[in-house]
Amino acid sequence: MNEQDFLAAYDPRDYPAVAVTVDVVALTIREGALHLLLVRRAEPPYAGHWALPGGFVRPDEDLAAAARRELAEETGLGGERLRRVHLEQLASYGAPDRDPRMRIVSVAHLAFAPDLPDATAGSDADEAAWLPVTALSSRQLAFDHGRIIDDGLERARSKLEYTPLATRFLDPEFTVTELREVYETVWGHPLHAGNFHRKVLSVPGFVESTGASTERGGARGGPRAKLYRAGDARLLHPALLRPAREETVR
Amino acid sequence: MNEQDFLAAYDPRDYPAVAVTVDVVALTIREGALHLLLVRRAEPPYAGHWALPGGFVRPDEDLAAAARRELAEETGLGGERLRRVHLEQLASYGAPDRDPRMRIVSVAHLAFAPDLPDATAGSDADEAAWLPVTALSSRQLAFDHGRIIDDGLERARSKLEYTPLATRFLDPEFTVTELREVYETVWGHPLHAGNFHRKVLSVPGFVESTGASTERGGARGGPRAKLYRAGDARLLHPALLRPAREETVR
DNA sequence: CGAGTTCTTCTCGAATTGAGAGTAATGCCG
DNA sequence: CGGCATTACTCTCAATTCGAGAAGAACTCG
Repeated sequence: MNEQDFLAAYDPRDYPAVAVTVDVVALTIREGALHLLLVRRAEPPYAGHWALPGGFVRPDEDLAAAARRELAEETGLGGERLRRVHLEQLASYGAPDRDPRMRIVSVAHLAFAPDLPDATAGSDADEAAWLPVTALSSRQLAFDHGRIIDDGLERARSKLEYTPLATRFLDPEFTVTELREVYETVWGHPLHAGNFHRKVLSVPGFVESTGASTERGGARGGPRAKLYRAGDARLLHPALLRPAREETVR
Repeated sequence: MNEQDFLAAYDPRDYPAVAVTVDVVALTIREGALHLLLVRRAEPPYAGHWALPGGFVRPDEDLAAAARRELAEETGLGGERLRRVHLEQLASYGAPDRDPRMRIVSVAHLAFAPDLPDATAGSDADEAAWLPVTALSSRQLAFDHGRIIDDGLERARSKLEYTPLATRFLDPEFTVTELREVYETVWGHPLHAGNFHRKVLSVPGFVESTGASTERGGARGGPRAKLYRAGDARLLHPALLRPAREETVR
C-alpha cells in the first residue's frame, strides 16, 4: 500500500499514533574540550538520566525551526547569538521500541556553537548543562541518545574536513591557532601548526583577513596573532583531510 | 515544553496528527545513464505526476525496513537481489505544507542498485518505471520530490568519493572499466582511464582480484579485462576526489 | 591479416603533504 | 630593564600524490 491510496482510504487519526520529535546534538568547545548540551530527565522513563534537548514538532513548524526553538529554550539564547549557531539535520531515529511509551520518530539535528553562557533549564524543571563528551557513558543516557550522539560526533569530525564549519565554534574574529585548536579538539589529536597554517590560508574562501591583530600575545608570550573571519566558501576545495587512522592493513 | 513532560501531560492521540512515511530515491545505471525509480500518481493531489516510491511506516517496522519494503514492492525484487541493494537514510522532509492533505514527515532513503528488470507497479494500480534522471523537470514531480531527488543525487556523487559504494551499481564481479563508467555516469564527466586504474588498485580494500578475466574483449576489440569484486573497506582512504568544479575564484 | 579498439602499465613534471627548523614578536620574571 | 621561554608565522626539503600523455599488448571485426 502506498501513500496516496492510504490517504484516500483512511482517516489519519485512525492510524496507529506516531509522534515526531526533534532532538539536538549541540556541540561547543570549552576549555579545550568538546562539550555537549544535555538535560537531566526528571520523570520516568530514564528519570535521572541525561538526554538530548528536544521535543515535539509543533503543527505549523518546520523541522529545522523546531530544532532551533528547542536549542533556544535550553540555552536561553536568542537573536543574533542564536542565529550564528550552525544547525543542520543529522538523521532520523525511529526504531519501534526506542521509546517505551509510544512510537516516536525523532529527527536529530546537529549544532555547532561558540562558547556560550551556562545552560539554563527550559520552562520546565529540568537541569540543563554543557558536559564534556568524554564524561558520558551510554549507560547514563536516555533512550538511544548515546547512539545519536555518536553519530553526531562522527558527522562533526567529518564536516570539519570538507566544510568551513569549524569557524562556527569560534567568535566572528579568530586566529589561525584558535581555528587549529578547534580541529585538534574535535578530531582528538594534535596537528602540525605550520602545515595547518599554510593549508588554511591556501584554501580559497576558508578565511579572510580582517587586517587586525590580537591586542596581546598569548598568555605566556609570543607575538600578536592576525585575526581572520570566515570566508564565503561553503565547501573546502581541496579538503583538509584528517590523518589516516591506523591503516586497516590487508 | 519538552518531550517527557509533554508525554506525561497529554494523550498522544489528542496531539495534532502527524504521519510518518518513507520515500526512496533508488538509483541504477542503464545504458550508461543514471536512472531513477518513480511511480506515476493516479489520484490527486498531483495526479499524473511522477513521485518517489514510498508509503507509511507500519507500527512495528523500523524506518530502514519500511524503505526496503517499499523498494521491494515497486521493483518486484526479493531475496538475494534485494539484499545486495545498498540502502541508507538520506534525510527527513517535514515542511508543514509539503502535503496539502495533512502534516506528513517523510524520511527519505537513498538506494544504489545494479541494473534490474523493469519495474512493476506495486499491488496498487500505479505505473512504475526507471527513468533517466536527466529527463525530469521539477514541474513533473509531486510534492517536494524534486528537492529530495536533488539531495539524493548530490549525496550519491559525494558518497562515491569516500566510500566503495560505486560497486553497488554493478554485479558482484566487475572490471575496472565498468567501475570507472559508474563514476563517470554519476559524476557526469569523463575520467582519465589510466589514473583511475592506478588509484582504484592502490586504495586498500576497495577492490580485490578474482583472478579471472572477462570471456571476451570489448565489443569493438581490446584485450580481456581482469575481474574484481568489492573489497572489505567501508571507507576509501585516501578518497577518490572528483575534480574541482570551476574554482569559485575570489 | 590489417586496422582500430581497449586494458593496463609506465613516465614525467607539477602540485600537495609531512616533518623539521628558523625568525621575530611578545609576556613574564628576576 | 634584560634575558628567556613562548608563540605566530615562514621557509625548506624530501616524499608522496596527481594529471596528462603515451606505449605496449591483447583483442574484435571485416
